[in-house]
Amino acid sequence: MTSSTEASGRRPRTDKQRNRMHLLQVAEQHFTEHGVTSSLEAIAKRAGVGAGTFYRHFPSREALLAALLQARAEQLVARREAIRQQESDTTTALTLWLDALSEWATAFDGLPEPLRAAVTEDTSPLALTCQGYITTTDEFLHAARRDGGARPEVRGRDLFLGVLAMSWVRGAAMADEASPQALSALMRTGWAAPAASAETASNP
Amino acid sequence: MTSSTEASGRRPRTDKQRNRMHLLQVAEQHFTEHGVTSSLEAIAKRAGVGAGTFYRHFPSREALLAALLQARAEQLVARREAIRQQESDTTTALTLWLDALSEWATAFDGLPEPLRAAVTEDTSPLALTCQGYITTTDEFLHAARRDGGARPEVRGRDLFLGVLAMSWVRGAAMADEASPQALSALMRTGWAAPAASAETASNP
DNA sequence: CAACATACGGAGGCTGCCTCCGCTTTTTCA
DNA sequence: TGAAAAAGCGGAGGCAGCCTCCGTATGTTG
Repeated sequence: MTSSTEASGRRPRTDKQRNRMHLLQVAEQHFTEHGVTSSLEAIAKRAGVGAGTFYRHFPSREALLAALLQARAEQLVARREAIRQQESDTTTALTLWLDALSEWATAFDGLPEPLRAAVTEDTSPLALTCQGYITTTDEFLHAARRDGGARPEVRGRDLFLGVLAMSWVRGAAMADEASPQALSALMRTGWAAPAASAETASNP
Repeated sequence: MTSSTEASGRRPRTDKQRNRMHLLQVAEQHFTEHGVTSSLEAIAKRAGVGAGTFYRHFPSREALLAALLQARAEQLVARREAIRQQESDTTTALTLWLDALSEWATAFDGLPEPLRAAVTEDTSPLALTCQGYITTTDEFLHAARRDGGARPEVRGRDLFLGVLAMSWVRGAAMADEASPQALSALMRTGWAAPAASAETASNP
């Protein structure tokens, strides 16, 4: 990423790079402690830089988040590869990938919200990231579908949004230990009982 | 509701009641147009009252929302009764109730967020409302379960949160016509293919 | 129609977002 | 090495939104 967007022939100043690194570290810590909606000025202050400096590096909250998620992207890609190579059962692979996505989406408190926004607003710095993961989800999903492990009408985009939704709820369900797991299961199997044949419950 | 919380022997002043009514109408309109996160001062201004008056009537955004949802509560209760009396199939009844809940939760743009918060924060004026609907969901769910239409491990609370989650996503999926429906289906049947007949591919 | 209770208005304090521009630091190159 | 030029920094300040406080206006009561 270093000086990739800038077409200049000059290297970025060292203090600039240092500030950027430091800001990222501090932001990571701050978001971890107070969630992604916490004050950006507080982060700047905590990092010991002025507001101007902060905003020059990260013009928006989304830009900062995108930079923070960049680091985790590598982990997630690694996870994807690990699943692909180690898990031969495609349905299990899809499950593992969705779990990984879920963990990624809950890296910070309140993260699902900007992610959801990014799915539709292609102006967001997070948009590309999300799009990539939707594609990956679609790949896992297609594999599972070929093996009869996933319903044909479900789309990768819907699964991705579903994961975001469940991660979003998780923030509220904290008090209830069972809810997160219950909701994941809900998305996997739904609430309806498996009506093996269409011979629905006509009073046994 | 009129003067129910106040133990005073005096009737509320007429201008107070008038202001309250007017504020509710204006807020309804404003939230419909700009979502629940729009400026409260803007609503006060649009209603032609000072900020102080506004906050005296509705100390918080949640209080205002609770008051607005009060009106819709009657519709929702009516819907509940209608479903109970007209729908003999308990599984269909549950589906209809979840649809009604979903519609209720998307009355305004951004409504799912404060609703989710209310599910856990019992200090919120919306908490009681949510709790009531969770109970109702549980009743429909139990009925469906008795008739074999719902998985035994699913809880009403999870379904309620699931509906909120899907409604929340809907805000992002607007651009994609198919997503809302896809997500509702996802919660009903899950993404996994029915395992029982994994080998028998061709049928009905 | 007092006099009393009640409610109103909006100024003002506070926080957070973001921009702008004078000043400092770094880099370049003679 | 030591200017000049380029790049980056800081934080004051403008703006918007939340919410409170208290002097004033308006209903209500006898």
